Amino acid sequence: MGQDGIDLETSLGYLLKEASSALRLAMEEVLRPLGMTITHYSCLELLAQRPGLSNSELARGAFVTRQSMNVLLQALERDGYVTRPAAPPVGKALPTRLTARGRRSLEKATAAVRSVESRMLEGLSAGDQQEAFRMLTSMVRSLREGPTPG
Amino acid sequence: MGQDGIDLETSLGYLLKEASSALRLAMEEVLRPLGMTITHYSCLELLAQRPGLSNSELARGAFVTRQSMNVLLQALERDGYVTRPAAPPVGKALPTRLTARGRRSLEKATAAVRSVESRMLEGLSAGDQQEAFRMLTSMVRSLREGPTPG
DNA sequence: TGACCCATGTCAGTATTCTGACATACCTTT
DNA sequence: AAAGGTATGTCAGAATACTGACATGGGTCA
Repeated sequence: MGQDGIDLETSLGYLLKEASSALRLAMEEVLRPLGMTITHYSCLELLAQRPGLSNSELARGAFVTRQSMNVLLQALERDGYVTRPAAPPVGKALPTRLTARGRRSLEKATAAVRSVESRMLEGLSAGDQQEAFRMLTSMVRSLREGPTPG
Repeated sequence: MGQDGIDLETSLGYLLKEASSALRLAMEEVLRPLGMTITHYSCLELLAQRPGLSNSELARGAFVTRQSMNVLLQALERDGYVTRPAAPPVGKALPTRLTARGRRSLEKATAAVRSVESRMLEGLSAGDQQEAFRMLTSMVRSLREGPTPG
C-alpha cells in the first residue's frame, strides 16, 4: 500500500517554491516598467560584477540554458547594451561587456530590485538572515550532490 | 552617482533563486522518467490533498496562471487522470477529482519527490528546518504585502 | 430590479525557455 | 601526432507558460 502524499502545508520544498514565486512576481512587477525581464536584469547584473563573462557562464549564473542566454545576448548586443568581440580571443568563448548604455539601464533596475529584496527581508533580523543564508546554501549543496548511493 | 550593484555572492534573493532552481532541476530529473512535469505533478498532489479544487484554485496552488492550468487539466482529463463534471454545480467553477489512474500515477511521483526533498534537507536539523520554515513564511508574507507606502 | 464589480472558464496569439543537434576549440591521454 | 572527452557557440524545432480578450455566474449596493 502506498504512502500518503506530501503535506504541502508543511513541506519546505513547496514553501521554497512559494517564496521563489513571490520573489519572481515582485521582481517582474518592478522591472516591467523598465522594459526588463528577470533574466535580462540578471545578465546585466552579472556582467557588472564580473565583466568578460561568456555566454555559457552567464547562463549558469542566471539559471537558464546557454541557448536561452544566447538569444537574449544577441538582442542585448543588437540594442547596444553589451558588446562582444567579433572573434574569440581564446577558445570559442566570447567575453561580454556592458556598454555605457547597459550600465545606465542597470542602475535603475538595481535600485528597483534592491527595494524588493529589502521588503522581503524586513521581518528578519540580521541573525535570521545569516541563518537563512546558511540553510539555503546547505540545501543547494545537498541537491547538487546527486542521489545518495546508499 | 549611482550605487553599486547587488552583491550576488551574499544576496539572499539570488540564493533563494539558486535553491529554487536546484530543487526544480532535481525534481525534473526524477519526474522525467515518469513522463511528468513539475506542474503536472503539483496538480495531482494538490488534488490528492484537496479533492474538488477548481481550475483557478489549482493554478494558484501550482504558481501558474489559470490559463496554463486549464491547458494541463484538459490534457489530464483527456488521458483519464482527472474528472470534471460536464456542468458546474454552482457558479462557473468545475470541481476536479483524481481518478484511480491519477492516484496510481501520483504514488510513484510522490515517492520520487519525497526522496528529493529528503536529500535537500539532509544537512539540516529538525530545529533548522523549523527556522527555515519560519523565515521563508516571513519572506512570502512581506513580498505579498506590496511596497511599503512610507 | 438594475448597475457594478469580481472571479471563473476558455479561446487565441505571443513570448520565453527548453531539448536536440552540429561544428569547433581546448585538454588529456595514449 | 592521434584519439577521446569536455566545453562552447549557435541553429532549429518543440514544449511550456504568459498576456489579452470575451462571456458567464454570483455577490453587493443604490
